Amino acid sequence: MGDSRPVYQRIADDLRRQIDEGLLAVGARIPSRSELKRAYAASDQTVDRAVRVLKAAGYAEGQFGRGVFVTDRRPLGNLLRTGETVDSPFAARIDAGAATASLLWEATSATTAAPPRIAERLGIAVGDRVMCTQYEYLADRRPLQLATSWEPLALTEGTEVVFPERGPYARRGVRERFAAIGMRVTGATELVGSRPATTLESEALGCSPGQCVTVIERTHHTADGRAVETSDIVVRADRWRLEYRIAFAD
Amino acid sequence: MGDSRPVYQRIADDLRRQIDEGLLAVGARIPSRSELKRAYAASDQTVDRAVRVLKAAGYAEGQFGRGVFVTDRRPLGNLLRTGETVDSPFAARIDAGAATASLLWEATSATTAAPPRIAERLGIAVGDRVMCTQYEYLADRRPLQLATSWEPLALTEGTEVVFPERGPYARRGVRERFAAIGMRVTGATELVGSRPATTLESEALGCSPGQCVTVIERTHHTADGRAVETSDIVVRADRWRLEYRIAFAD
DNA sequence: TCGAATTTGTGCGTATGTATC
DNA sequence: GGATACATACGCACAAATTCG
Repeated sequence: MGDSRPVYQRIADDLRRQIDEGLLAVGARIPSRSELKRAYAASDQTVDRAVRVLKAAGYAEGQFGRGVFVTDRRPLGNLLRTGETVDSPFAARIDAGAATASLLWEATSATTAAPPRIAERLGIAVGDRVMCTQYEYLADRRPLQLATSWEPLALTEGTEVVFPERGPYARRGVRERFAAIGMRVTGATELVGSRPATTLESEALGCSPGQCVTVIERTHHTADGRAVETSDIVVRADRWRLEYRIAFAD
Repeated sequence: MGDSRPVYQRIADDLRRQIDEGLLAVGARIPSRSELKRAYAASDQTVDRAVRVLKAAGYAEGQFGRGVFVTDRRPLGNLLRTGETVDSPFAARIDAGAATASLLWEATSATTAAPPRIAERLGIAVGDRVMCTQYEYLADRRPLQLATSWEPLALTEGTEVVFPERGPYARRGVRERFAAIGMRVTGATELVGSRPATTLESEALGCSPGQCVTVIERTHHTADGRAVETSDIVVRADRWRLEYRIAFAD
């Protein structure tokens, strides 16, 4: 019995195994706290902590007064990130069965001074004026992704594309908008990471705080490597995946 | 004071803010439990839970008997995933300052029956025999990424490339190995998601259980879209990011 | 070298509020 | 109204590791 794992960890692993093996099916109720207490001869706090681990891992969701239920963890769909789709207003085409029904987004823009990290990504000086736009994307009325975009005002000020969500080129995507002022955007670089959601993000995305989110730092650039736009994109990791297609040169 | 957040959440948010604003610098010790108890007039469990939230978010790390310290969350580097690098033994070139010094990996192979999801990804029947290879990659002696790869034995059995890590084409990457048996691998699709690490993964990667990991489902295919290899790749999300470069067709 | 104080990590028992059935 | 269940919170306790006198 050389099991040095803490009790809560053992209970959590055990429950997770039962879910993985289908012993606890999707939608099934996990034994209640009092049941788990008896089954594992552990205290209230300890079994609760075990269940918290499961919930944090996205394996289960609690419902007030009813119970804790095994989550449907099948991805809802993929966000296709290729040359044709990545710069579109929605930042990606959605490859999913049902969710393609209704796609909405809102945006608000404001000019601001470039913070250090953004300045670095855009290759401008800290404090230079930028147009900062907040996006909120909905798929089937449910929040899907958040995005914050920055564009140097040095490039767009005085033109009709200065506001991404207004004017004749509203909602047309980065490539079209910059083409309208004579700049050819030839590519983008995406840095993909992940981390637990902040409190704000979890509220906006409708998931529990601490849930895993996938984060993309996307930077659009011209042929000479100059950045024209950069954005932080946040999506729920439990239901959406990013799809990249890599072609071999040869 | 209309703050409906639970106490532990408020404390965690407050500490996180202090870290973000630099009030608590990287490497600094977070106030101890007894100090936090007094400062926030909360109980033992509650402040501990707040600190657990911080640790789960990668903001801090506990050291037995010493204290809890603010983590250095700067990414160590990027894993470059383009046509030239993505199929290499290391699954990607590493773009980082120091870590390029020593790169090692180990692998063990075994034949097995294809489980449902893998069969689907490879376009074969459930139970068909596959070569399953487990990889462990180290950068600077520290675990960097885990990978599990599956290849249909129907393609490679009887050839000299049947074992990815043995024979004349050992450690040459998917493209070269399949080229050696007359198959041209023309591209790969990567599905990127993220989730908390399992207990096993956290041990192998040297991070705390529940830490966020980025997961790639990579599938190599030929020109006609037939899959020849698929793998699950797991990397620590706190220190490594994936870098994708997207070119616009024009 | 020993021992006391501190600190993390874990665990137990209990209590309260609130939502559901 | 009562039973059940989740979510949060308090007080206490102990083992293990570190620090310091």
